[in-house]
Amino acid sequence: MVHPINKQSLSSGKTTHNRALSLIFHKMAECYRYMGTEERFRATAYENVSRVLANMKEDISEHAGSVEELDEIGGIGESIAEKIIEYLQTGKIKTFEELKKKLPFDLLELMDISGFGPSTLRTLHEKLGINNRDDLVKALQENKLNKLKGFGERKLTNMKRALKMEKSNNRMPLQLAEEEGARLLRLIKSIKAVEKIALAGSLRRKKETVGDIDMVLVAVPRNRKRIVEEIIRVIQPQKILARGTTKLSMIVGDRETQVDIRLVHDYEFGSAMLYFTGSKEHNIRLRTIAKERGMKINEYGIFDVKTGERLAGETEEEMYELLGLNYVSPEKRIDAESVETKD
DNA sequence: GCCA
DNA sequence: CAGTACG
DNA sequence: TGGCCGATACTG
Repeated sequence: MVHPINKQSLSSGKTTHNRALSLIFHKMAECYRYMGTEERFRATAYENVSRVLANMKEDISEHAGSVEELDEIGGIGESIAEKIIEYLQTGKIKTFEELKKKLPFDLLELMDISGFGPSTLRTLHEKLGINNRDDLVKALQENKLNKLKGFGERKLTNMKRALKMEKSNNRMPLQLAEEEGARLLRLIKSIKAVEKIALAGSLRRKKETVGDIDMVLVAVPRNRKRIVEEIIRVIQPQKILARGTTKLSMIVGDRETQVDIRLVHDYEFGSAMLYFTGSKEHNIRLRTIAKERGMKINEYGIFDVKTGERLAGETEEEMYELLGLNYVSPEKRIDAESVETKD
């Protein structure tokens, strides 16, 4: 999970408390995730508040007159409200300080890296005594991970690559991503059985920086295996992270850009674009609303929970419509609040 | 952890 | 199957 | 008090 603080929040000078607290709650979320699955919802709650603070325009201190006042903010409840006030008054959060003491705290930052989840980190710590990034780099060089079960060749390769890339954080400026996206589109369109292909993800949302390039490709199932092979042939990725018949994930070019491609039916194009365009928070909000209405959304469509009947999915517009929501343009699909019901 |  | 990742 | 996004997809 990547910490949600972005350039926007970094550039505003008023929100120093928000930034600091957002980071602390993100770290606390990592602590709870590390502690095991029974704490995973607590972890999610902290992660949500971290994101709320990162996206907030005004400084949180403007709302911190009382626990009740903070409680009114979505995602913030009594417990976290108290911690916010504690931080504003003392500069620290006791619970956080205690978590730091009892966990291998330096190790937890690795959770920001793709391939390192709670279970992986616990194994590294408990079986190999790894306490931080340097320990891990050394252990990898000395091939100490090979004996561990669940650490196959592919996982180790991906871990090494992710460790290397994490140093040179390589989000691209939007324009560069657009050029690269166009280049990839051109190459893939040259493949005969590809019926349609489009850019999705943060590139489609026109986010100021883009971390990876996401695409939705339309093709009938019997062509997909061959299409995946063809894509690999024309793109010549440096690495393939995962390949199945509905999904291809790879690292492309000198900049080591991650490219994710999802293969779907033509009638699933809308739902696949909706899913793959995100943002994650927007998707979760839509899926929650659907659930409240007795429906459920995935990348293949909207379904009636009871009958399983497929209700929509060909276009994004019909999906928002069916949910009773105003259509949201990709650029505005930023967070849960960007979803609004029709009047 | 938060929320209905 | 559990773990991890994707939006 | 109980649910928390997904009948996700891929790897080991």
